[in-house]
Amino acid sequence: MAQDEKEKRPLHFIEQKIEADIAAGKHGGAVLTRFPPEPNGYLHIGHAKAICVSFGLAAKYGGKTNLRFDDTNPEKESTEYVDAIRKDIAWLQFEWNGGEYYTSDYFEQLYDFACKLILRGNAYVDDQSSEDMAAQKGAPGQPGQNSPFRDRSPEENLRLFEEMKSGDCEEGSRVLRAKIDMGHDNMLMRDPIIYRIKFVEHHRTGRDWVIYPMYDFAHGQSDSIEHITHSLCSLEFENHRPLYNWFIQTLGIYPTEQTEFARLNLNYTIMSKRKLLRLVEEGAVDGWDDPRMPTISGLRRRGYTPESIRVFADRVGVAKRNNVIDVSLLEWSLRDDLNRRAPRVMAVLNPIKLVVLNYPEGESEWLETVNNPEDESAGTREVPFGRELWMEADDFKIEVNKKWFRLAPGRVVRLKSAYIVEYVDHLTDEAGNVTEVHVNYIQNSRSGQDVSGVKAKGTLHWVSRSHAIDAEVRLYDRLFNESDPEASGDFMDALNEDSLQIKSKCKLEPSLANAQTGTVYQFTRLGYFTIDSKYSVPSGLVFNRAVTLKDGWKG
RNA sequence: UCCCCGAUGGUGUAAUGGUAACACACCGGUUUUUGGUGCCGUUAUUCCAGGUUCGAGUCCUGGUCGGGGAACCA
Repeated sequence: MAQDEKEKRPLHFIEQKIEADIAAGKHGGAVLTRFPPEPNGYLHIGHAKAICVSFGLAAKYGGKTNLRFDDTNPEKESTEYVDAIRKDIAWLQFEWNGGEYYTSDYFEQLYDFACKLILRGNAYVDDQSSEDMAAQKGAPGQPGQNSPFRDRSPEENLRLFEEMKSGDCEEGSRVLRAKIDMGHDNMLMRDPIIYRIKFVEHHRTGRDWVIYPMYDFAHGQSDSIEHITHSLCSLEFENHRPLYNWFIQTLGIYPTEQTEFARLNLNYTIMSKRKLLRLVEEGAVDGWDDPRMPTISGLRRRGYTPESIRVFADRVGVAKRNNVIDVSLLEWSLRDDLNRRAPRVMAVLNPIKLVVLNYPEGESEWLETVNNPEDESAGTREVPFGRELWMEADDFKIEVNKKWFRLAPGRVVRLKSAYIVEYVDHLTDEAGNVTEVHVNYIQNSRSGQDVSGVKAKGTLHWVSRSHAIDAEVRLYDRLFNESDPEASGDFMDALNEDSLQIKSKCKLEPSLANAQTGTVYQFTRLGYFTIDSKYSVPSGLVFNRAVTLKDGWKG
């Protein structure tokens, strides 16, 4: 069935291109894609889409995918990020079956490419300052000027480039530039810098190199070296494509091809590694994996499933138009997945005492309840019931109108999987807050064997007071108050001060003592929750709310 | 000022010259021992102007609007 749906679905523009390429026998019909993260930050939901596209397309067409770390700027990169990225991709259940590579693996080859360019008169060493070069670059609509070093001989350039490589030149004193056209309409074609000197230790090559290739000189050639057939990237690289092609053609190497598509944007969030880093560094969140972060690690800790993220990536589509996806689609993807799979349990987050006056003191009984009404195979379990229970403070109100289904003076409600109870009275503290509600239960209304004939409009969740276990529950709201956090200036000003609410004395049904990290539960009537992998310990359980249940009640 | 890309309901995505559809959101109804889920329904869409054509969201021309484009970042 899901298969049929896939068959029928129209092809997006990249699928159409791939199918045309295969039909034309291009690359012998092979499909090899790559995902090329720079290890300078954690992956976020936007990367998740890119991952789903590149890995998904290869899988769909019987091809493979390489994971390649684009590590040409040692100042910002580290193995911490490499490890986190590998973990996140694996968690999304994608396999880099084409292999794991690093652009730094190709430093030697890239250096040879550069020498080749020099020898052919297609590159030169420039001794100018970056200010001077910027001044000569011209502007959109106005051509630039040639560098005074542009016409050095290949021999001199090669000698100078070797000096750069051997560490004889100071940082910033020289660069290698491609010799293209200082009058080109595309600014990137105006003799772009392709190598710069950096006396910085690289996380993989150590101090072997003091010259490092720039992105444009590394990316396309790396694709070419690996024989990538379809190099997919985001729209921001459209302007780079002519350069990408220029290097490949000039060097006469494997003709890989770049295709751009629109990156994912989500409202009420920011999607830039640099800005997410700022949230981390300024302490606005509890690390890259804070459950409010749009990072893959944050979503994982929050309770998102890999399946829900993959479905989401599928739903947002692939096109060239800039987009802003509504976060509700992400939330829907999670609910849709979890509704079918999550075991139901009962938990009370804002507990008040509920006493069943006509239930025998000191007694209790275990009542059978289903684990998942959407999945019979999930089976049943027993929950303890007794005279003293915890109920949700929000489920009782003194003054109500006809739309109120829950407990109130004169009202009757069903306790989920247990009995129908009727209001008797309640206690309040000096401030007027309700502290305790008293009811009588209807004996022959027991769940599944109800012959009472009494009809209750509302159903409440509850937990037996003597069996309950305590836990901390963390409720999350959107990190930003603004749909576009950057619309009115600094996104830090748009932070939602109430994005984290910690409930410390929540009451859970006893089965949750064995809650497994990684399992997401539905707390009946409340939402989906999972053990916090960072702070939860057996003696002090901590749960995160992944997402609320959809609330159709407009009270 | 120049180059590149884009423009379809509130948000996304389809329709590949032939009845503008699907999802999310919204609103309403229904079922329900979760005010969840399910089911049914309502609202609402081709940027503008010309042209080609029997027929244009789709092709052509011009415009408008939006995004991207100057780093020894990727």
